[in-house]
Amino acid sequence: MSTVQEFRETCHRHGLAATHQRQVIFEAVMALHGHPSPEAVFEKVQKKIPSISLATVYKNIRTFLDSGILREVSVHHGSLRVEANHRPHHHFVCTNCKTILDLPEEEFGPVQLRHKLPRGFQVQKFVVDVVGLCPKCSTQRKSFSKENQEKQPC
Amino acid sequence: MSTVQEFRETCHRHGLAATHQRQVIFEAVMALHGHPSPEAVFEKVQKKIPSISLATVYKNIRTFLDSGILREVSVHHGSLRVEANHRPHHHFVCTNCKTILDLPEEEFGPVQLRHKLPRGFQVQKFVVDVVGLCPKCSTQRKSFSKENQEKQPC
DNA sequence: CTAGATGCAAACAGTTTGCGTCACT
DNA sequence: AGTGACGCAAACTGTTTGCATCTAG
Repeated sequence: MSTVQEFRETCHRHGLAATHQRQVIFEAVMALHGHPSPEAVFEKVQKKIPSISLATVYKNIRTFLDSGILREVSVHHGSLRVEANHRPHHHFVCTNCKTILDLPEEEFGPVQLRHKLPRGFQVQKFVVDVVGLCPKCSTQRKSFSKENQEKQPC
Repeated sequence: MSTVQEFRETCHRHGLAATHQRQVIFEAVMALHGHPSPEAVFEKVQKKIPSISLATVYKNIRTFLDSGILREVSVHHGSLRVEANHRPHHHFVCTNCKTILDLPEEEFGPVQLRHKLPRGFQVQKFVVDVVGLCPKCSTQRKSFSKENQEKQPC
């Protein structure tokens, strides 16, 4: 998915109009070291399309996320979440209701890197998120059709 | 760290005044299933101290985070980050400059749960964040004294 | 030609800040 | 008594929405 033609096809496959703005927004994401913020994308795109609106960038990023053309880096809900559990642990995160559950570190086998990271990197810890559906959301999925499944908190 | 006395001692150890508000805010975090948002904490605390200000809750949560009394659940920067890399991979996250780097999944040994999760949980994937310092921030730490180390993007 | 995309401004949510008053040590 | 915490309102940042206009299919 790198040439102009490929991107147009990707859009059509997802039922999206292949507009100039979308093309340039997507190229900007690719060019920006891999994990840009919407603001960063906006600034990059502005150089090619000075008249572009920040709202258009947000709308399209959302559209790309919803259709799977782009991914969100963090699996966590946008707002700050805080915890007091000081024992080493990881988290289970429900993709539907965003519920977070602690999983004690002892529940996991050792997490290991096969090779050392390049010189200069200092590893402090491994953080694991087990992503999936919690029991409540899991049963909802079984009993309702896909169309009726609103993503919502339990 | 559960009784009133323990919390007061914790505050004093960190050079913080052990105010009633702090006590109740901390208790609320403990009571709220482990990972509440500031808003949720505020609502809970309001029931005990109707006159409390949302700003006070935010200020104290920040204070608790800075002094290590509480932890932030997500290791990622607050604003949305987006990526186009569709190959399975995990991330390296620099605690200082928040830079994110892709690490191909093949670089990791298998992530495993020693026991199954309780009935009803559906696991979709494991997401690993390797947390530490990138080379730039790593060398900064060596050459400057702790006092001068402002947390800032590279 | 028409559904959907764009651009603008206004609205919103989450979070921080400035400042006068109050309370812990 | 003095430093730091509180409460309030205002400011700010990141994101979404309503609506009129425009454009890809």
